[in-house]
Amino acid sequence: MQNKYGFLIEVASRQIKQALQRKLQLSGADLTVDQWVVLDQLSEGPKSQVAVVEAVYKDPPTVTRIIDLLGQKGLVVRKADPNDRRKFSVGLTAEGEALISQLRPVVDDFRNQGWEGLNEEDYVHLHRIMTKIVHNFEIASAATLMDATAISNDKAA
Amino acid sequence: MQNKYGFLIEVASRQIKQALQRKLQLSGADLTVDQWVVLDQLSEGPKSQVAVVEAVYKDPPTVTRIIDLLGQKGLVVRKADPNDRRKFSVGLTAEGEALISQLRPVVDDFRNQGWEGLNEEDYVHLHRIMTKIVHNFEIASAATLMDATAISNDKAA
DNA sequence: TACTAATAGTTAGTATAACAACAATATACC
DNA sequence: GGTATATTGTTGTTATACTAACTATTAGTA
Repeated sequence: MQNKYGFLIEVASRQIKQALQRKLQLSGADLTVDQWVVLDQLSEGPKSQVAVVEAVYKDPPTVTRIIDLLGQKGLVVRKADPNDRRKFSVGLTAEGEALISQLRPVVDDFRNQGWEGLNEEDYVHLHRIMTKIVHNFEIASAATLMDATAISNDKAA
Repeated sequence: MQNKYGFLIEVASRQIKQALQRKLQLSGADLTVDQWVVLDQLSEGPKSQVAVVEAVYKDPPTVTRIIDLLGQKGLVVRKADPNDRRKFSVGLTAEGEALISQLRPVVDDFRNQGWEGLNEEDYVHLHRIMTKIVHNFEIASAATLMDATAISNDKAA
């Protein structure tokens, strides 16, 4: 029944992250999974940190620190936003672009490997169950995110 | 398709943990979710730390620190194992037992709330998909755990 | 017996998660 | 115009995740 589904989800989540981390290391990248997620987001174009926060669904302090680390590695740069002096526009450097090009196929491989033996219907199940659980806790922002993910996947399909 | 299922799972996992954390705090318990998970495990009886590690699928250092914190709060006690001087036998104190009795209904409520609108078939789907993904990364120990979870749920059903 | 390997647990270092508090700036409203 | 409020981002603190290195003890084996 509903016995410990949270535990199930959490363990799977950690294992998936660990597997991708190993894959990234094997490919020679000095990058954590969370750093990859942020970097990947920025490949759509420069964004403010709030925009990154909403896209990757992490906290502002977490995003600040991840961008700090990505900056130290020379992969991203903060530029002042001319229209709003509170904001930064965070964008990729050439090195950042290059690293993304290098890693994208690695990550795609990873996803294919993890999803092997599962089909589109399974994805629908997974998405529906996750969204339902998150909605059940009335976490408005997360629910929105899950819905947005559904939409983007519809488009991709 | 298999687009970013890992992200989906990770976000849901974090949100579930956060929701339970809030619930624990509302109930007045000074306890993190991870501390609860370990404490709950020990309600089956005293265990060595390795046994806890296997049960909750956390790393030995993490379990060491969680037990340290639970010990500081007077909820558990480490006793020497007479048969193996490397081991401890970690058991609940009376306060630990009392806290578990207090929190168990809170956690049960939480699970019912999160699973509302979903049925047993959904659980089977969820479990199958998670197990499949974990297996696909050939993480033997985690796969074993997922299988064990399936068995325990069979028994519970 | 002596040597080697495995096991149980801890400590150290870095990264992330969540929360609280804060500074700076922008917006809304009177 | 001036004040209250909201937004953007940072800093600080505690807890967890993971890796590596380490101690102590036990088991396996020549």
